[in-house]
Amino acid sequence: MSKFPPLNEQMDIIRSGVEEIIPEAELVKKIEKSIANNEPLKIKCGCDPSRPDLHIGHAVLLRKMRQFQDLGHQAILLIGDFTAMIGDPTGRNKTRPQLTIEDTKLNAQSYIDQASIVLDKSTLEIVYNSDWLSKMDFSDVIKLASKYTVARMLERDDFTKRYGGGVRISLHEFLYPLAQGYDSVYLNADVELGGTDQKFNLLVGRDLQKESGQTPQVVITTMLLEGTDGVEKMSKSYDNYIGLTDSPTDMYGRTLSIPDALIGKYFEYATTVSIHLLDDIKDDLKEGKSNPRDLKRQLAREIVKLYHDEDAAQKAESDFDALFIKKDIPDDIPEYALSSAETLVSIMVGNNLVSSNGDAKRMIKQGAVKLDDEKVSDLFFEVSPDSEKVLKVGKRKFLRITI
RNA sequence: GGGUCGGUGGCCGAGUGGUCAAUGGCAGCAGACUGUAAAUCUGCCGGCGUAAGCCUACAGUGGUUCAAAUCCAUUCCGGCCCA
Repeated sequence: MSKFPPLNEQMDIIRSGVEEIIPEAELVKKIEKSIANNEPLKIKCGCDPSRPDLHIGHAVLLRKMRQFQDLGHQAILLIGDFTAMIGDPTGRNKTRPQLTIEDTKLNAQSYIDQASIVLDKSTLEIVYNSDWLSKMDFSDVIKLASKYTVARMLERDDFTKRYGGGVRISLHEFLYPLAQGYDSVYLNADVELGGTDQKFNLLVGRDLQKESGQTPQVVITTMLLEGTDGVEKMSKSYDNYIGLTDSPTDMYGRTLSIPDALIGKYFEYATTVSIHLLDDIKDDLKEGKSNPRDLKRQLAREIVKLYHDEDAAQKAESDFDALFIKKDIPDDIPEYALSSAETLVSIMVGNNLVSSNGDAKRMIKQGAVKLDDEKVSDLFFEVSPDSEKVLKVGKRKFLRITI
């Protein structure tokens, strides 16, 4: 008797919410075999620990991984520490300093901690590609490089564009897909998960596995979730992300800021609402049955609930209402103990509410600074330590001045 | 190795001796408005200074000049073409 659910049941779950399964027929075969032999499939998912801030866009992938875990398969989280130490292959951040081994280790741990919010850590296998990649010598690398051609490398969208556009491509960037593909060979992966932007790299893994006489991995790609701006993909560098470790308040607020057009997509990919509820929501949106605001509030609650809990979601909503609809002061704001009279400008700079003296004065001139709800217009206003006051800079920055 | 074009503020990109802290766009911030941290409109958007002004900045260095992002030399980096 197999410990795995039947084929159809597995395929239904795996198919939901993914972009592509390449090729699906191979996956069916692998699952059939897994059931027959009572052996779990090895599901590989790589991560780049140079950017350890996970957001709900990553969670789409992680949740797919979790589904495999729940189906009884072996999830392998591959920490790309070796590649991270060398630098970023996309070349977008040319000047980014190379990470030290210590940084990478710390980041990796942080990544694992955050990923564990979604994944089942008890059965998760965690591997570091430095374990094998750092041991390869130059002849190993040559051997590996000989298995792929320049023309095929240039098929990668990113390379095509840069080559065509006259933007430099460093030679070592060609090694990245190879290294990643070699990881699959080393692990003898059955399936590799990745975002659609990883498709090329994942397919290289298949080719290299074939070369090595392995049954190639099945590639499963998931959609890249747009960020809260509705334009770019979600990413910390665009500051359009909802972080897995964000506070309930931030999660809620950031969710409310997404364009209405994204509501359905977020429900589908960023929450775990049931399929029939999802259909209802999509109908609502299409026919304009409910106010998008209400759906968005529901969405925000769902997301907070997923990473915190129901109470936190309710509280985030009421805090948000208080702050933006009633314009109250939130509960937990930073404090500053004032010991002697100090200029407002200096307090703002000292508490990082603004970036410089000039910035502080600019804020005052623009009428963005309020002390106890009274607009301050005097550039040299001095605060004396006589009573507790609340300083507000702009819409969202608060400081409680205590004595 | 040769030729050629280029390297400008967080990004893209104008500027080719003074009027340049440097047009414009994006991003960011603020104000108004809004169901919203969306959209839109307005303003701001290197640092210090109340200000006048000063300092730092147009890849690096050195030079020409009263004056350089702009001219010259040289170094470094990149694209393209040729070998």
